[in-house]
Amino acid sequence: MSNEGCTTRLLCEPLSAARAEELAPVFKAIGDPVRLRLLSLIACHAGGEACVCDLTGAFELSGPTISHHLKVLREAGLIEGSRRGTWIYYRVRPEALRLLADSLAPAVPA
Amino acid sequence: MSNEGCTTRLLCEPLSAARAEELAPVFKAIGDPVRLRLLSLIACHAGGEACVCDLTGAFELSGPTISHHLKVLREAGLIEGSRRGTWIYYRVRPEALRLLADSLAPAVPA
DNA sequence: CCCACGCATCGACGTGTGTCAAATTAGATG
DNA sequence: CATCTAATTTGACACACGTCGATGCGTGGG
Repeated sequence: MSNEGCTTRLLCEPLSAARAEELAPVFKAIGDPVRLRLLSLIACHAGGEACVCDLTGAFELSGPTISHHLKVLREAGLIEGSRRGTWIYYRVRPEALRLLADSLAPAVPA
Repeated sequence: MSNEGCTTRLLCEPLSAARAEELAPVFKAIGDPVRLRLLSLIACHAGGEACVCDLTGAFELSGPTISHHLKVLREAGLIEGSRRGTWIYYRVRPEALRLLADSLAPAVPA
């Protein structure tokens, strides 16, 4: 069982082309300063969620641009949003973040 | 001391713009399937290092393209290379990888 | 019913990125 | 020095990406 979970661990065994194809886009999604901050802002916001109006103020960027970055994060599976009344609240998907952290974790699961 | 190391932890406190600007490029570097596999191949190769000729065979890509991706990884601080005779050997810089993993780690350092 | 507001989508623009072939550098070997 | 091999650099190309203004869509309030 020592190899359990190795297939997604970068340092454990060589990443297959297929794994790389699914993992890379997620890293790519957080490979932008604005999206990295968005993710952090959402994660750290009170209640674990933030509406778009809470986020746009933190950047000197237009609304459409923020919306675009949120879409990229959403399509990468890193966040999810739900509408409540006029506002749309986003929260982090912890599994996705954990998958990333695990893939970078040092070898030898246990 | 409970906040020690928080400034680079995504889930601990909101990432400053400055931190995001230095962290994002590194994630961006591994946000490509080829580079992700290259990093993994180097890390998992016998002796912890691999020469370029060990790597090119794993892809259906031209030499210059592999060389380009290695340069991106190198400039992101993720790998370093040294020449020994005709060959150039690359190895992973563990501190860089640990910095990434830490930034994704769950909140509360200790 | 209509308007105001929050947010997303669309279309366009300049810039960045992945890829290759061709040319170049650096070391080894004759 | 000539030459072969390993790897990088350069130049070119198509395509993807970040950004914005204009437009569209839901929702709640007069």
